[in-house]
Amino acid sequence: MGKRVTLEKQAMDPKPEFQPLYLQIKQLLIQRVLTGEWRPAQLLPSEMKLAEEYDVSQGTVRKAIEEMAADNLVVRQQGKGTFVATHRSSSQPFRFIRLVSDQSSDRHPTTKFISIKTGTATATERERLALPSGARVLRTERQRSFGGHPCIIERIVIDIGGLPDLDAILDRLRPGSIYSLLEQEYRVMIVRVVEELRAVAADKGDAKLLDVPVGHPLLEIDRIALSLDQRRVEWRVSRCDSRFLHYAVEHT
Amino acid sequence: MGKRVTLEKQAMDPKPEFQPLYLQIKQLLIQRVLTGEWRPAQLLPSEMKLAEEYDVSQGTVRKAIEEMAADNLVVRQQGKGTFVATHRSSSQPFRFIRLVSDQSSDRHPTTKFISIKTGTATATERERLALPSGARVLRTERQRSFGGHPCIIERIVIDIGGLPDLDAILDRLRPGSIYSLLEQEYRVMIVRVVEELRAVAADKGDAKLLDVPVGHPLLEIDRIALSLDQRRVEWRVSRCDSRFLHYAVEHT
DNA sequence: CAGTGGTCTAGACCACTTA
DNA sequence: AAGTGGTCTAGACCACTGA
Repeated sequence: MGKRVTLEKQAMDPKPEFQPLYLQIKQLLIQRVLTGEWRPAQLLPSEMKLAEEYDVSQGTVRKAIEEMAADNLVVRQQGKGTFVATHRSSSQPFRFIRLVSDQSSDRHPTTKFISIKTGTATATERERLALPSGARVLRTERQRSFGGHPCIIERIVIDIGGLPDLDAILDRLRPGSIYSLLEQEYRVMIVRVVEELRAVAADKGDAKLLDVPVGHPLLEIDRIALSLDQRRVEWRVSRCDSRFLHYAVEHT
Repeated sequence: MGKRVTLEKQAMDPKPEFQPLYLQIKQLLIQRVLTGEWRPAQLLPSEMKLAEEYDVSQGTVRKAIEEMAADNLVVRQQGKGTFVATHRSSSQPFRFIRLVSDQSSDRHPTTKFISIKTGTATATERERLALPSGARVLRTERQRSFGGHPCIIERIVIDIGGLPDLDAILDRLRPGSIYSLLEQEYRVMIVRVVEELRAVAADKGDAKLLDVPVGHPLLEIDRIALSLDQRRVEWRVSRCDSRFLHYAVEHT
């Protein structure tokens, strides 16, 4: 107890940048997730304990944690406690999965790996992932199918600058588990993805892998995935034969 | 004062469906928007006044209003008050606009109306808008351009069941203003849109209007717009030549 | 200056989980 | 029964707006 962090409270400089106490607390709590003190799925101290520790009221801690919950950073469960969010089984298990089959029967696509290898980032890759020249990346290509019908090709590039033990990565890549793997093995939490969608014509490679004629309209999804510390971790381009699937969004 | 609505507070039935006070207040406040007592852009009574009126504490009213603000239903402004949200100039002015030009220079597309007419809903339209047979709809087709280059065709169907004064609608339809018009003239607030995206091949009609060859890949956006009372108000299908524009989304 | 929403506190009690 | 998050209250003070 008595960590006695120097909080501004409502004193000090009168104007410059007013930062409410609860936001300061929130930042401190996020730090403890970033440093790995609290890992995904781990139980946080109770509101009361945190309030004592930071010498603020329970209500202030509550507001900080409520914002973190709204950011999908923690999950609160009445009677149990507050847990650091995990990519799977968080609030919405399909948070970053927007491609769904037109038949609601087959929920999840199957995945077949076409290639996995590491290399030096190209100019384009460096630009998309904000990497320095000479950076190493992992590239993988996957073919995904709904109901046995191949309909998605994914080309994924991952910044492996900070990730050691590549053999483990290559060995453990499993369908749909990339974000979970990053989270569990490397403590990299993906909290945000930015996507751009376009319609493009299938080239020869697409045509072969998706069993469509060259020129067939494909839905292209260009995604950048960002980690909790705002690093661009993954660049993924998916090309989809959207005759039997679609990309679903809801805006409020 | 003293409206004395019968709130459950924490009494009555012990279990059935526990509904916190602030959620009951929220529903009552939403009702007052739905009935038109509080219209878009209008100033709500202060938290203190509402607290007196419903005989609860200010904190409870605050929590109700905070949720409404999170739902984009009202906008709060420190020092000024709480206002019913309007479609334009609410929190994010481009809430439902996801199509952006690749050149960040030209922000907004220009719009050219191709046709506007009313008619009886087809089977498909009835299905998409959940309408009874014989329902009347307004159909309009628009061509939108970025930088003088036509790149979007929109086919819009609007349920005009509850909307009188059709001449006014036909007369006042202006680019990008449909949701504002519905809000200002008919008190229909669009609060949510559900979209499905696919890639399709341009047919002859598309090809002519977009100046592309038949078979050219187009991004198709199929949208249903829902009003505050959950009615399906609009069905819109947009077909886009996405060579110079894209659909941008961000998921958190 | 008064009035608004925004923050912070302290304390009481409720709903839920676990042991 | 103890411990957690969830609700509700009451009161104080802060930041911002507009007359």
